[in-house]
Amino acid sequence: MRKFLNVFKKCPLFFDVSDDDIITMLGCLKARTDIFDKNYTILSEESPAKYIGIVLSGSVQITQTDYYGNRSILGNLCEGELFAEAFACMQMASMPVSVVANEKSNIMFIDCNHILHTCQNGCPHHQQLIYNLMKVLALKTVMFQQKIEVISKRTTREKLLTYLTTCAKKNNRNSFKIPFNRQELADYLEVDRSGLSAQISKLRKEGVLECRGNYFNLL
Amino acid sequence: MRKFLNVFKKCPLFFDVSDDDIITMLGCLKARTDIFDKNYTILSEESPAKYIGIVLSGSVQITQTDYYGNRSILGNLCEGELFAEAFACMQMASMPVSVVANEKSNIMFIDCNHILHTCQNGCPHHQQLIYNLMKVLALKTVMFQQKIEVISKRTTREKLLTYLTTCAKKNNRNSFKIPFNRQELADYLEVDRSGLSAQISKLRKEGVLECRGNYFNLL
DNA sequence: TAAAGTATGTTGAAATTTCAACACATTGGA
DNA sequence: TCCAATGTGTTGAAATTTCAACATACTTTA
Repeated sequence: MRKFLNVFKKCPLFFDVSDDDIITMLGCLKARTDIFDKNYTILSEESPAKYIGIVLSGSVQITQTDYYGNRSILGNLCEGELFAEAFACMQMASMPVSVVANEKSNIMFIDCNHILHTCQNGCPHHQQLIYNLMKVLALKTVMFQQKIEVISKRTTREKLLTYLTTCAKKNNRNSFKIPFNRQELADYLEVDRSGLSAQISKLRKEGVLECRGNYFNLL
Repeated sequence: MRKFLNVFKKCPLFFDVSDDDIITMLGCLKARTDIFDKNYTILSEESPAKYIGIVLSGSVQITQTDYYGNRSILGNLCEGELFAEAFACMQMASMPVSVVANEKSNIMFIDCNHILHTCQNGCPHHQQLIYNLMKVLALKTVMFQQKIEVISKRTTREKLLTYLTTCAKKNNRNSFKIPFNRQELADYLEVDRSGLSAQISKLRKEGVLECRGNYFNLL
């Protein structure tokens, strides 16, 4: 287990827990690991959600298949990232997504109940673990809320301005860098890239903002 | 405190906790209550998030003011509902929203840290409380995720079909009732009501679905 | 350095949405 | 019973988006 310590250290679930405590706790938590080959389905839609997954090596893809059989990719997770944590906390009877190995991957599973119900051994950092898991969920909730606020706007222009002013607020200043290139920004705003570019040009001409690359300045 | 027991019983934070245990715990948690007059700002944007709020009587509005000073209403909360729980769990330095009393309202505040770090008294149901809070956050995460999946579609038609097929999946059958009237459905999908009505008619003519009121049947 | 690849901006046509206005049905009082 | 209020469906015009295709700048690497 120790060989993955560097991964645990960047996993938000183990934030502020010492190396030794991590190892001890993984025992208490009855964590188990598994290796999956490329394209293997780690968790399938419809299966009950019980375990939180952690990517120890490799990477996985979150996918979803709709009513008509069209598969869409919801995201990619790399080393240290968690999956299924919300579904596991809810004890959902059937997962709404599948998790598939992108490449040969080591995955760790922890029964969510073992995290939520503190063990008999009185692990000193069990509370921290609960605290961390709560933070992960809370952060996700807040991020989703912000995204909904942005993409619920009707036009590309409004979406863009809502996003940019949120950034300005966060940075406490009118000029800032965004963490996206144009295509990524379009994907985040859920709009067409070329239309987005056009709107940025227009806002620039109108004197509403300045922009060079991913650096923006609201006027 | 006992006079609000009927409210606590429908509050998800106290699910599966007995009346007596609720009262005992509220002491341990150092919960405090306050009365706010209509239009009073209970929590203001920019103030640090520390407490989870519970509406004991009356109702509150979640609002947000953008860069240009436009205020928008994000939601209404009634008796038994929680607010600011995600922000408090994250210990956000400044709230991204305000909470305003819609009418004269009794509000209870609980320091989030008191929930997350179990007390010395060994309250038997403290674990249940943590578990419940986690479920609240997890449920919200999942609901937001589903909403994003729906409204990230580009056209009204796609949004509607994505929503309806999700409902069908949940109900395990092709016919079901939705919890919205047309205007509410349009608000949820973030589209124009009349355009939504037009799309429903079109899908009906194409033989894709049947519908009477809020009852739908996918063909 | 040249070539290939990637990121971005521009454009016009087609598709779609929004918006406003109105028709019709249903509901709940007065 | 009648009236007002509410919910829903329809329509056409204006605004906006998407889509495809291409131009231009910047990067990477052979």
